[in-house]
Amino acid sequence: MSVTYKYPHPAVTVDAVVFGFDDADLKLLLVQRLAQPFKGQWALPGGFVQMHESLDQGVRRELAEETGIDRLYLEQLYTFGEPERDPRERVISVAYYALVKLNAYHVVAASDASEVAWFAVADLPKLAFDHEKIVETALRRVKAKIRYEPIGFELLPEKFTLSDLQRLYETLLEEPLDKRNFRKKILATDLLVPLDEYQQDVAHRAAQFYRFNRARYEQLRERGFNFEL
Amino acid sequence: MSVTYKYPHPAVTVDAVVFGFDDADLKLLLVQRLAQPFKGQWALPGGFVQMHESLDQGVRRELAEETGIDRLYLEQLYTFGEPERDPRERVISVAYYALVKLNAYHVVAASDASEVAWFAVADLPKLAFDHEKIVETALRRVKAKIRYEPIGFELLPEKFTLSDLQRLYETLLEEPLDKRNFRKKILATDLLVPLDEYQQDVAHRAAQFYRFNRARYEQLRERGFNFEL
DNA sequence: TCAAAAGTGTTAACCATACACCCATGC
DNA sequence: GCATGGGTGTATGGTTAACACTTTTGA
Repeated sequence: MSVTYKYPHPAVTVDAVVFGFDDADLKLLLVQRLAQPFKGQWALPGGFVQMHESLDQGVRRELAEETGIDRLYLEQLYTFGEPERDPRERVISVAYYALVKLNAYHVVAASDASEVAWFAVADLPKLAFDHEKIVETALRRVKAKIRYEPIGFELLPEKFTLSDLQRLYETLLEEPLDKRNFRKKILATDLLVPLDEYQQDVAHRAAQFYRFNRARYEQLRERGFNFEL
Repeated sequence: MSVTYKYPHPAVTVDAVVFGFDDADLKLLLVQRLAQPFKGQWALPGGFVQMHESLDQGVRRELAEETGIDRLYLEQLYTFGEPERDPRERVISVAYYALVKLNAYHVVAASDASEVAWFAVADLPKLAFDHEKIVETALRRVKAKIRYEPIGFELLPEKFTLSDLQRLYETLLEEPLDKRNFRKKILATDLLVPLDEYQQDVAHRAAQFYRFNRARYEQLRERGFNFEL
């Protein structure tokens, strides 16, 4: 590598706040640190950006390596660069948040042998570095964004009931929603496709399944449509 | 500097997209490059992050050094990290956008002797590096954000007329607004304080001046109020 | 037959939009 | 006195919010 700039360079990492949803709780994916500093503590999955890869590629690579997750909704969140955030040297972290369909990853493969686990967001362990601050920022972003972009579907299985969706919104918005108004509003967007499938073996009337029509959303968005719950 | 991590480090810069507004146009502050690469071309003000300063401190320092600007609304925008965005070595740029009261900086002091100038956003020169992409991202952010946060006031003088404000919104939203509805809506927020001051020497009825009540905004926001134009 | 969640419409209050004329001032 | 932009109110249609009962199913 040729160094043409005269300034010392900080280290740069990418870290990911990975959210999942399991019918009741918003969950967060954490890995246990194998090395100092903060050895043994839980932290966000992530690592150093390599010189040949973009930031996005870096997060995806780290997530695949550390957690086995490879299909997800990913968006850059914020870059954290306080001089003392890593005790060893100057480390700037480009943080991302991701939304995954939790049911697709019930078993997390920890290919490099470190522990990986899902935690309820409401009950997180103490985190390494300034990762608590990063998680807070991500939570704020997701809670705001779910109001005006249909990103909630990234957290649900392909097929879901309207009650599943409502529970998700109620959890993220932290407020109860009226069932009739919620259904009216969400169906009026024309973004949900009712399927000819119903719940099985439930001790009450079986709910119909729906799927999110992404193509339709892209189409409507080009015509100036704005999703809003 | 002790390097405890085993990976090569990219260079990290901070760059700022500085917007101003001058009664008719949204303007952008650019500096002319003194060195290769892109010598002589216009570029965003910015530079290398120093090891002891935070990213925010870095942008503020660079802006003060290159343009003399020291009071501004500043927010982190996005981090650009494509491997080939700088022809010399790997450079990751943490971009910020800033809003300034243009009237306060009619004369830009270029303390380190490079050229500094305001350009209408609608008529920008060719920019160095991937700075055009950064500007686009900033424009999208500002145009979206002005709808749901009272950031427009950062671009106006302390005292402004309702017509000034309306012109600003019309420019940024790229659509004409109804005068009566605009006034009703903006006054209803209770965020503007009418002053006992009127325009002087205008060839028509003198408009009243207003100022933005920031304290009131903070107060209302804590009670769950959301600004929306 | 009971418990549990699914599904379904109407009304009233509120909010957003459309729209046109008189006023004050300097030239 | 004319050109210029400042300032003001109302009516209508559309949108949102509040609200309760019947249906289906398994245990």
